[in-house]
Amino acid sequence: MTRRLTQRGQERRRQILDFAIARFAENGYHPTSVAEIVQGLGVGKGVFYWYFESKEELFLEILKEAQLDLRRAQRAAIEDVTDPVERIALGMRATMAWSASHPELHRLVQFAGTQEHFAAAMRKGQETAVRDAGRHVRDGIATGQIRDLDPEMLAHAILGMTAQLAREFLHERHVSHEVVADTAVSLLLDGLLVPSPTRA
Amino acid sequence: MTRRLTQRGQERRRQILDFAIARFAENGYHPTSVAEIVQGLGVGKGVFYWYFESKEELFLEILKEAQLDLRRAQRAAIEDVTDPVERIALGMRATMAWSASHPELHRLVQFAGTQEHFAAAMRKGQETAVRDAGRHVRDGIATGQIRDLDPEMLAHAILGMTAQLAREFLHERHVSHEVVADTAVSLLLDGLLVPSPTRA
Amino acid sequence: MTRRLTQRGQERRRQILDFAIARFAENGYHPTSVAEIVQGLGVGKGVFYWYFESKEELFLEILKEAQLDLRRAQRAAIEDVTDPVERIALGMRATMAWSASHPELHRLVQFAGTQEHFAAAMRKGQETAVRDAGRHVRDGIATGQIRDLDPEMLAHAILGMTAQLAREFLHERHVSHEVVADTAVSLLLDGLLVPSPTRA
Amino acid sequence: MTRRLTQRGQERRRQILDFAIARFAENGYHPTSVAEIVQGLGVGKGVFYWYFESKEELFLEILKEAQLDLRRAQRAAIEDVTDPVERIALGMRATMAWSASHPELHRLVQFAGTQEHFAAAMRKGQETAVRDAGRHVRDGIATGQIRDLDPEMLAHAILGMTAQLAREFLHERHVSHEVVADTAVSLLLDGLLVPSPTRA
DNA sequence: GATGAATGAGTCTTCATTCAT
DNA sequence: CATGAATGAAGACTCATTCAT
Repeated sequence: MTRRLTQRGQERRRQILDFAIARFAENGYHPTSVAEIVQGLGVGKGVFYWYFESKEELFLEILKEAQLDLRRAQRAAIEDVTDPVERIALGMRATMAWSASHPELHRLVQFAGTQEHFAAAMRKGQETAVRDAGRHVRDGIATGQIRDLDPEMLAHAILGMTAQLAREFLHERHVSHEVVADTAVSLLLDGLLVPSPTRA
Repeated sequence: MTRRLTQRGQERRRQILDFAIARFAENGYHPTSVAEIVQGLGVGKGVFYWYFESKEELFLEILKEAQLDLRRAQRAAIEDVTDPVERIALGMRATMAWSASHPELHRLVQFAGTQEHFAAAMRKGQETAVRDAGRHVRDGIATGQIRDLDPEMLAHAILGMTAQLAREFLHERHVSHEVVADTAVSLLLDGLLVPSPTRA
Repeated sequence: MTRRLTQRGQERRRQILDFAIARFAENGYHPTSVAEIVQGLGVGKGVFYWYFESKEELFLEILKEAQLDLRRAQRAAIEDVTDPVERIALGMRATMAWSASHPELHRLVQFAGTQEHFAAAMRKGQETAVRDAGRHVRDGIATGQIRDLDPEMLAHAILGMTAQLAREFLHERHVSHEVVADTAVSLLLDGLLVPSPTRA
Repeated sequence: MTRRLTQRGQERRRQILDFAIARFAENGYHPTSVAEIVQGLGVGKGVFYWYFESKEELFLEILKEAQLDLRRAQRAAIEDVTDPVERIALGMRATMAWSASHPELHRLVQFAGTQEHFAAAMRKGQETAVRDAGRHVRDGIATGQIRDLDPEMLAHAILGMTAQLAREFLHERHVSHEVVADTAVSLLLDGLLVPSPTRA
């Protein structure tokens, strides 16, 4: 593949990508057929296979793009900040914001995560995300701001909580992402409990 | 359906259920064919349809059973305890333990959650789980032990974090569920941050 | 087959026959499954195959019985009459009456007539019916009462018209069989046209 | 459906239609499988579903086409004639001629008439036929040529007799359609009986 | 006589992919 | 670049029939 595409070609490719994202997110990857996609676009089957080697490649492409785009958003959010705790908070907020504006991609990534078959494709992106978060955690531990727990476990906890809240409150209940992020950050940083003098 | 089954019939049914759980978890729901299941069991195709109306019904049955079983485990874990915070912690530990001993079911439930098509079937179980957790949170707020944040959001946060840590550390890295639970509970209750005198 | 049956066995057999007639007539022969029949009767599959060798044999049995029964009704209707024209009229009336009280059988016979596969089974009954009618026609021609046209063709015309009117007016519109028979007989005997002096 | 078809596509579609008509007529609708059709045509199974949504849709298409074609033949036959009795006679002759040249379609229409399942599809065509015939009957009654019996019943009688004679003499015994039509028309118009002076 | 269980060939249909034009 | 057509393996499901108990 990796065809050189004309301007128009690139637009076509994008069209397919976008339509497929919508269908995959709504119906699921397997239940959505290539026929459905090209029909929805009003083009022949040939078009699809001109731009993508297979249905799977298309999906993988979507996944890669999504992970990349999210990461871009996260990096942009924290680039001017050095405090590790701030970075974690900003990362979470950026994730929430991105997730709010890309509900379909959020869903597709979640789905891919449950399928052994797409695990390999997800791995790299996931690891990057964990590494990013893990780094900040470690930095925070080093500066004494963050409790000395397993950094990787903490990184996963951050990611998992964020994703779950995004799915439920952003996509199911349409709560504003700022509000959800506020609670998530607050909970994550300070925990469930009311700080008691004796415990401190 | 709802056939009257003999002893032998009930065993067969269980066999199918168990084998299907394994295949669905490993290969995914859609990629696993009914043919594959009956072949793996060494029986004729008709057997499958003697016990289940369709592949989908079988899957729904699995889901229902899983949610029920998890809930049973959670209730058993907290029945002798009244302190809400303790209950939350015990519930998380029970979830981790259950998840550790039913990795396939954990995965299938996660998958179903990403598919619009199975949403309805999941809803009830999910809501029950959230309601259970939410109740404890509210109780904790009432007793002044838990911070006054949106109880439902907190409930989802607990669930999401637990599920994510279970998936990653229990199933991918085979860390003992007690260890994972310890960190999860600690993080959830007290947060990421080191309590500072000024903050308290 | 041809099993010796106990009293109870005969009742069972009848039950199956009657239920099958109803299902075949409503749904069609092919779309009705043996499972549907035994289920509707609340018995096991074994019962069916105890009384009938196959689904086809059952259907053939129904057909044979129906043709026999209709013929019996026709013979009874004309036994005291010798005039051939009278006999034709009475035969038609008997057919209408029988058809009115056995709508399902009427339908099944019609269906079997369109299927090459059941042609052989129908043939004998059909031929008997045609022979009966043909005989009366020939007698009528001999006595000078009936016009000298091809007797066999006339016989078929009588049968076809009767069957069509039975289906449409008896079964679809629920007109009384006496009324339909009156018109049919009158039309058949005297034709569509108003007799004109010049034509006679 | 309703695909845009190329010249070649239209030919394929016709091929399938024609082959299916032959198989359905010989073997029956249900016993004829889609596999049998595509195999007989030497094409892949997908071809069938490229042109038809389902086996049923194909059959319905055949039925519709047949009814339309017969009606066209009838209208063409009577277009230059105004006398209602003439029209009835010509309509019967046209039906016989059409039936003689489309024996398979005749059989399929007969079959469909016996199946509740296809009743809806047949209804419209049947009603049209009855309405056409009924109109001529009514006209004939108005002009005093036709006896004053229930017009609709007469219409059905005409249709039923014609169909039955067509099936038996055209298709089973291969009598020429002109001869059969002669007898049918004569019988229908003047009846079975020799006109007697006393009756007139 | 009767039941639940099992068989497995066969049914309709789908779908990713290829290809001639 | 793009289309309509074609492929055929594979999928879910059905069903007449048989059989152990």
